[in-house]
Amino acid sequence: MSEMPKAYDYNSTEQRLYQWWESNGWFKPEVRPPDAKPFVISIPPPNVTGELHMGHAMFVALEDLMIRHARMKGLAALWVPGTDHAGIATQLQVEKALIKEGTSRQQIGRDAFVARAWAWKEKYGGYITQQLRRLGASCDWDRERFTLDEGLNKAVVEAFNRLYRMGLIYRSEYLVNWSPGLQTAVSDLEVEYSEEPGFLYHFQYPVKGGGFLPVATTRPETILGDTAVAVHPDDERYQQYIGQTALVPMLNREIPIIADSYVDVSFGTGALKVTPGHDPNDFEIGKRHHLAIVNVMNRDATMSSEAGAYAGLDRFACREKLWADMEAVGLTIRKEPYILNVPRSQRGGEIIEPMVSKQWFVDAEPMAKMGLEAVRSGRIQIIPDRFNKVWENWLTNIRPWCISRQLWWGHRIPVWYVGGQEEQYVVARDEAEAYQKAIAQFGPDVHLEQDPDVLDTWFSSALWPFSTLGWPQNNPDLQRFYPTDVLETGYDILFFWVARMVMTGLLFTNDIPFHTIYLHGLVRDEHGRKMSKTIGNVVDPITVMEEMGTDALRFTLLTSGTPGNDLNLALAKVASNRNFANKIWNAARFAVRALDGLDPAAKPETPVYTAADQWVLHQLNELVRDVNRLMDSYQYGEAGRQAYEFLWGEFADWYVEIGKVQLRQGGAAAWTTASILCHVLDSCLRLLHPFIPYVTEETWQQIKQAFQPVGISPVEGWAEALMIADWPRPQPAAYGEVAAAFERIRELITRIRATRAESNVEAGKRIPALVVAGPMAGFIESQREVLAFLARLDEGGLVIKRDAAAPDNALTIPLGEITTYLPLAGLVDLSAERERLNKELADLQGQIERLQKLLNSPFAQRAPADVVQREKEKLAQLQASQTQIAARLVQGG
RNA sequence: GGGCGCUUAGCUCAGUUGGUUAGAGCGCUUCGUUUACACCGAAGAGGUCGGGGGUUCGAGUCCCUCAGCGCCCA
Repeated sequence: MSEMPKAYDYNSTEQRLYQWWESNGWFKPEVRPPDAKPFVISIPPPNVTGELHMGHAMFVALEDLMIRHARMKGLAALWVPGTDHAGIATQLQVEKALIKEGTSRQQIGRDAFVARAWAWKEKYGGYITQQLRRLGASCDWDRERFTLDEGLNKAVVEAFNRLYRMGLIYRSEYLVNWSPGLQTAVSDLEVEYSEEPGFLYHFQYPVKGGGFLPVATTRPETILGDTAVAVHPDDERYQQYIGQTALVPMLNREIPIIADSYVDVSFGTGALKVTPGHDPNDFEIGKRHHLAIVNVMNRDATMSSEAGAYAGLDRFACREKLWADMEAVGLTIRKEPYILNVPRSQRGGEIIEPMVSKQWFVDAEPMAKMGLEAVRSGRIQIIPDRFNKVWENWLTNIRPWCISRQLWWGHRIPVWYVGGQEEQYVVARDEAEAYQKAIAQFGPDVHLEQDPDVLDTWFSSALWPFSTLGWPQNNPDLQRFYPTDVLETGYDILFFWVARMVMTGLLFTNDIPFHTIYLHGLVRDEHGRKMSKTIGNVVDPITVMEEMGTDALRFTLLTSGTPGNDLNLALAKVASNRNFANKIWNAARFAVRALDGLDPAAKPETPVYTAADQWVLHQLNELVRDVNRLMDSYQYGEAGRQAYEFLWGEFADWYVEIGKVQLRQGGAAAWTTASILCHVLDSCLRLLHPFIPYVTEETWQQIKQAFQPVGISPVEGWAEALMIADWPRPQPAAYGEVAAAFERIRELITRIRATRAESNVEAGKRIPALVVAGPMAGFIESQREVLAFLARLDEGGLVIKRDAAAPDNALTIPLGEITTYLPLAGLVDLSAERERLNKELADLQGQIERLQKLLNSPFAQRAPADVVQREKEKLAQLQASQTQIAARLVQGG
C-alpha cells in the first residue's frame, strides 16, 4: 500500500475530490431513494457579474454544512444553485465597457445593449459559480437557474399578472427616490442615509401685502418648487399669517400659508416651506392640503423650466446661485452649519433626489399581513429569534414597493399601452395575449407599445424558492421539493429578499416557502472594520483558500461566531484550522501505520476493551450526542468546536499516545486498538464532514483503503464516499464507570508531568515512582504501562501499592487518596520541594475553607442533592491531599 | 425618537435549560528532534467576565439601570 504523505496537501486534493463527487451525481437528491424525505435550500443567488467575497464564503459554508448534514442523515438533500441578473450592477458594468469603447448605451440602442449584456453574462457569469464550487458547495448544478432565464421570466410575468388581477399592482404618480446618475427610480430599501456636514439656511419668506415669515431649509434650491408655507396651528407667533398668501422668492409665485400640526415649532424658525414635489414629508402635507406639485428638476437633477431663471443649472449650483441672489435682495437671514441626513444611493453613493414620477407599485400590505402571521404562528422560525422583532416592525409598517426601474437589463414590465396613451393599457403574459385583450377592450385597430421599464431585480428573486423549481408549472420538482426547508442568508437582506419571498410564497403558492430562516452576520476584518476596497482591508477568499485550504477557511467561518452576529475574521485562526486539517490527516496516518504490525492470526472474535478503549468510546459517544443536539438546534459553531476539541485534545493527545502502548503489546490488543483508532476516526470524520468536506473525505478514503482489506469496517460497512455515508447517532452509554476511573489516571499523569516540569526534572528522563493509591491501587496497577509511558516513568521502578511509607528524597504529588512519590536521590532540592509543598498546602487550605463554608451554608439544603454531593466529594479529595502534604512536611521529606 | 446587538486573558472569540476560584486559538515563558504530525508535543504565566443595583442557596449566564461602541428602523 502506498504510504500516506507526511502532510495533508489541500492543493492536490480539493479539485480532484469535487469533480469526483459531482461526476458521481452525489450532489443530487436522487442519490437517495425516491421516497426519501427531502431537504431543500435555495441558494441566495449571487450577482452574476460579481466576484467571490467573504459573504459568499460564509453562506456557502453554512448552507453546504446544512445540506451535507442532511444528506448524511439520509434525506434527499437538494441545494438549488443560481445567479441573479442584478439589474443596476450589471447594467453599469456593461455601460462602463461601452464607454471604454467610445460608445454608449444610448448610441447602440436597447436591443444591441441587451445583447451586449447577455454576452457579458455568458462571459463572466461562470466565474462566480466556479468559485462557489471551489468552496466545496454541493449544489445540484443540473438544476442551476438564473433570475433572467426563460423559466423565471415566465414566473415573473405570471406573478405580475396575478398581482395585477388581485388589484395589488398599480401605476401611480408618486414621490420616489430618484437616482439622477442612473436615471432610474430606486426603492426605499436602496437608499441609505448618512450624516454629513452642511448648512441650515434661514431666510425671509415674503408675504403678499407686506411682511415676512422667517423660514429655514437645508436645500434652498427646492424653494423654487414650494407650493405652500406651513406653520403649526397653535403657534402664536404666526397666527396672523395663516390663510394669507406668500410669494416664492425670486419667482414671486403665489402660494398659500397653511396650518399643519406636522410642523415642529421648535425646529428652525418654526415655519416650514412645503415642497411636495421634492420631499417625502412635504408630499404628505401636500396631499392633506391638496397642494399643487411643482417639479423643479429634470431627470438628471438639473433645474427644470419651472425654476425660471435657474433652469438648466445643476441642483447644487442652483443652491449657491439662488442663495446669492436672495442675499442680494435682502431675503436671507443667516446660514449656519448643520448636520444633514443625506440620502445616498446604496449603489454608487450619489445623492438621491426625491422626485415625483409615474411608477409601478406593489401594494404589499395584504401579503405583509400573511408574512406576519406566518412568523407569529411559528410556521416560520427565524434564527436567531430576536429578528422576529425586526420582522414584525418592518412588516407592520410596510410601504408600497416601487417595482419599476428605468433600466434596460431586466424583466420587461408586462404592460402594453394602447396607441401611446398612458392611461390605456393592458396587462398580459405576452404580446399576443396583450393584443387579444386590447382588441377586446379597445377595438380592432389597436397599436400596442410595451412599457419600456423593467422590474426591480428583487421582484424576480422574490419568487426564487418556487420559480427555480418550475412554478408556475406544477411539475414534479415543485411537488416534491416545495416548500423548501431552510433559507440561509445575511441579516442585511432580511427585507430586500427574505420578507419578499415569504410574502410572494404565501400569496402564490398558498404555502410558506421555507420553515426556517437562518441569518448569519457580516464578515468583518480582524478588528471589526467593514471590509472595503478603500481601506484596503479586504480579505479575498480565493487567496485564503490557496494559502491555507478551503477547509481551514470554512471551519473558521463556521466556528468563530454565532448566528446573527458579525464575525471578525482572524487569519491566525484560519492558520490554526489549517493545522487542524493536518492533525486529522496525521492521526489517520498513525492509524493506518498501526496496521503494519498486526498479526493476522491474532485477530480476536470479540474484542476486549481496555480502560483507555472504554474511555475513548465513552467520550466519543458523548461527543456524538452533543454534536447531534447542537446541530439539530442550529448551534453549528459550538458543534464544530466540540468536535475539534475532542479530536485534538482527547483522541490525538491521549488515545493515540495510549494506542502506542497497546499496539506494542501486539496480538489481540493491537487489533482492538487498531479497530478503535479506525472507529473513532471514522466517526469524527463523519461528524466533521459537513464542516470540512475535503480533508475529511480524503482522510476517510485513506482509512477505508487501509482498513477494508483487513476486515475492519464501520457497522454498516464502507460506503463509497464519506459524503454519502451515514451520520453518527449516539449509542446508549455503556462505559461511563470505567471512563470515570480512567479520568483519574489522566489526572495523575498530568500532575506527574507538571511536577516534573516544575521541579526541573529532565524532560525525557525515565524516573522511578511510588504510587500509594489505597483502593485505587488495583485499577492503577492495571494501567501501569500507560502510566509509565505517558508520565515518562521507569516501568521497572514503578511501584504501586495500597499503602506504603513515604520514601526519602522524593517529590510528593498528592491527588486525593492517591499520593505519588518521585524518589530522585540527590536530585531533589529539599528546600525547593518544601517551598512547593507549602505553597500547595496553602492553596489546598484556601479551597477547603471555601468548600466548608459552602457546605455549611443554605446551599447544602437548597441545592440539588447531586450538586451538593459533588462538592462534598471534592472536599474529601482536597482534605486527603492536605493530610498527605501535612504529613510529608512534618516528616521532612 | 424607537428597536437590536456587543462590551469575557495582550489580540480574535466561545461559553443556550443559572450549579459554584471561567475556556479556545494566536501571542508570551520554560522544556522537548519519544518514527502520526514542528502545520508538533509537555508544562506554565495571564481574565473575576464594562460600572452599579436586584432576584437566587448559587449569576459571565436571569431582571433593572448607567456608560461606551456598533447596527437597523423612523
